[in-house]
Amino acid sequence: MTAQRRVVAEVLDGEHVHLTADEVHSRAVDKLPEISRATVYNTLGELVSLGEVLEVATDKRAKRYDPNAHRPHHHLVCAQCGAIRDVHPTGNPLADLPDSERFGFAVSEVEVTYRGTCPNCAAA
Amino acid sequence: MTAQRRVVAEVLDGEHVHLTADEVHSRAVDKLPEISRATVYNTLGELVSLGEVLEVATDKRAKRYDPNAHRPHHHLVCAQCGAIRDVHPTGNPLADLPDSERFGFAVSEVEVTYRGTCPNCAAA
DNA sequence: AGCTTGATTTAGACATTGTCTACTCTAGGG
DNA sequence: CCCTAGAGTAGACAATGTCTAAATCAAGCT
Repeated sequence: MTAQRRVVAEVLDGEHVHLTADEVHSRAVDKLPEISRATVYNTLGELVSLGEVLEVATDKRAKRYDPNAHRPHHHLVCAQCGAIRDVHPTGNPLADLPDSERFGFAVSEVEVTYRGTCPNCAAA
Repeated sequence: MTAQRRVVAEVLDGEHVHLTADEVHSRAVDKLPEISRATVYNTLGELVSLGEVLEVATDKRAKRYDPNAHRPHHHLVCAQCGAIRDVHPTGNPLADLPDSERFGFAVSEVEVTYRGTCPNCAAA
């Protein structure tokens, strides 16, 4: 555990939002000016492998990193401004996929993304 | 409807798979060598606006284009090789999101992505 | 303390994907 | 035949992510 990794972890802990790698980097630089982009990417990659952080691929260009990896949840995305909220739907989508629709895959995860318009964008 | 647009439409129709923009471009070039990348992107964008084609954001870097836009469906992705299959789960995930979890959003769509290992990768 | 070894970090080049701009081409109206 | 508007083109540019070579650091050994 080096200073750089601690800073990346702190950035993600402090804000429990959904940051892009670049945003993580900017905030890390505020705390440790000499940290490099490559290190941020490396560290994020390690955190993902360790299961501490989730990669979220909404349809935006950049992946986002979600530190709330231990509590399973899904996402609600504003189609206009890209705002993301964590949501906890009822039901178990894994159970909704019959064997006949699995094509021999060993299915291990489901990711559900709801899309819509957030109150802010609806008002504007 | 120009020659270029017809070619893009043909590429997507012929293969009802999930191509990246670059793959669409390569195949379009086979049929019409002078077609440019920009035109492919423009045409794909128009098809998406028209609702003829869906953009699919699995976690891979590139967006994929799914011509099967009229029959609602979701996707099953191999975490190793990236293979994609269309699937039709039972149940309605929209109904599984209670009002208390909508944060004032007007929710209009759900996208469900199952992840796992395909038979090919499991064998290897 | 000084050395060695290996992992970590860095800077920057590179790759991929997508967007934008300025120019060219073509078809149709006058 | 010329003009115009839209479509297409080439290539520059931008954003995101990956890789490499060199510098740095930490830890153990003598």
